[in-house]
Amino acid sequence: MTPQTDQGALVDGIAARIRSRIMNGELPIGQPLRQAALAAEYGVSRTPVREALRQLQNGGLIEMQPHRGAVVRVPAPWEVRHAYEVRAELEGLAARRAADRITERQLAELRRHNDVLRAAAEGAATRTGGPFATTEANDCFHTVVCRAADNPWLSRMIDRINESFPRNVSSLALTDDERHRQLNIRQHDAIVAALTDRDGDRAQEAMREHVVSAGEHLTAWYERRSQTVFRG
Amino acid sequence: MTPQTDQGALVDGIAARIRSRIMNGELPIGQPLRQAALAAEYGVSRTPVREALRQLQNGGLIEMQPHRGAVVRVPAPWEVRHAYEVRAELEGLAARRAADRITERQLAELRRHNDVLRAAAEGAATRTGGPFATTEANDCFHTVVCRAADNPWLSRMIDRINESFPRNVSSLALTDDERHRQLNIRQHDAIVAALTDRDGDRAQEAMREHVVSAGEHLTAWYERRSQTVFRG
DNA sequence: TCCGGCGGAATTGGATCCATTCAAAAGATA
DNA sequence: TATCTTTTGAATGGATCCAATTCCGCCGGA
Repeated sequence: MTPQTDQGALVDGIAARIRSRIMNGELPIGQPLRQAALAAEYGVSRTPVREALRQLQNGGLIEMQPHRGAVVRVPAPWEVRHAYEVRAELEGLAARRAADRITERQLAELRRHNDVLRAAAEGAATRTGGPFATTEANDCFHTVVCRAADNPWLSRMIDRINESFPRNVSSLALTDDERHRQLNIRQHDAIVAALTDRDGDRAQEAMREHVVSAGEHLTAWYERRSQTVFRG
Repeated sequence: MTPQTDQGALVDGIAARIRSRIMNGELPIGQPLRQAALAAEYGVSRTPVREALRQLQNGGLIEMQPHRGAVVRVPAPWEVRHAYEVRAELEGLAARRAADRITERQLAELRRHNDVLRAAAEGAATRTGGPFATTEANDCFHTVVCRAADNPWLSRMIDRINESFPRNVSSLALTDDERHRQLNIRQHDAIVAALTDRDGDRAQEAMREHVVSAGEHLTAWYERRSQTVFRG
């Protein structure tokens, strides 16, 4: 697997792989991460693994204690609330900027992602991409808005927040409730409508409400599960 | 100094030191950073220096190219604009949250920092802390608001932005213009007034305007200097 | 039976070593 | 003399080695 020809920074590749495994839930929350095991698994030395872990720690995804190892971080419920409050503000800004900049092509893309969500919500039998299709479409929706906002710093900040919480729990929490799925779709429609009208204020407010409501839902989920799942 | 007794993570200490030197301008923009030189200077091996550099690269303060070394990053003017737009939104959120949570003690602290700025602006002869006093007071002002907002994620995000631009250029750009200093003080007063009235919306808007105007000023400064200073 | 000190195993963090790669200087040729 | 090629030097990235620290089980004593 591209022994060392992949240009520059084997560390980044390792970090991306570990991050991906945490996001997928393959490395569950609270799981201790052994440097030697990871190094052996990836066929590399411990040095890049250590650097990758430190990078992930900096990102807030894992927690490292000196001489005590690293574990996949367990987010506290109030942290989720705080992070989503920030995310709501940032994505609101993204939506406002996007209203002035988004192209027709991107608008069509948004509607397409929304249609995927709608289809997945209505008939579970016709889903083609499996249970990850909705998560994927959801991510793409927000990614498109971010890209349309055309502010790399903003995109990066939002990415940092998203990369701090394992995706599997988020998607699990946000898709297991039928009513919330419907609400999500309605909110997405409202955002698309505001963007179509080039109404920055409305788009911002709609996006903010959307993210805040998702954050509340996710926080509640974490509060419900925090006693049973973690440290069980 | 504290050979290895400083609890955990020699890397973080190295990163903090390098960051501090970049912030102070001791390591100017565009300066190449040699791992061996830094290691010798700090009396450590190259390993923690390398990890620290990667950490700083992740933070966006330096730029590393594979096998080509690291240099202190040269922010493009539009980057400053983008980053400050994000910062304006985040600090606006902080101000709104702070309006409901700030204590009388913290309000008094804000006024004190503002008085320092006023004194430095009026009589340059009476300044006691040297040219860094105004920068320090400015930072403290925003830090207090952030702390009052009581959202660690928000504080962290704002810190990340601040840590991405060398402080010396920022403060230089923001304090060399007398009119802008006066504007700054007026805006700070408006923020304090809104916070005193517990008016979240007004505080948010005042803070946003304040940061946006600082960002515009800083962007203009970068545009003016980008040809003369960098790569000179 | 329970508590506290002790020793070994395991794991992390830092130092050192070597291979790889880029860049500039030296040399050869048209 | 200018340009292309080669060579040499330096600097980075990864692997390996060693020290420091922590955890866990064991033994002795109250």
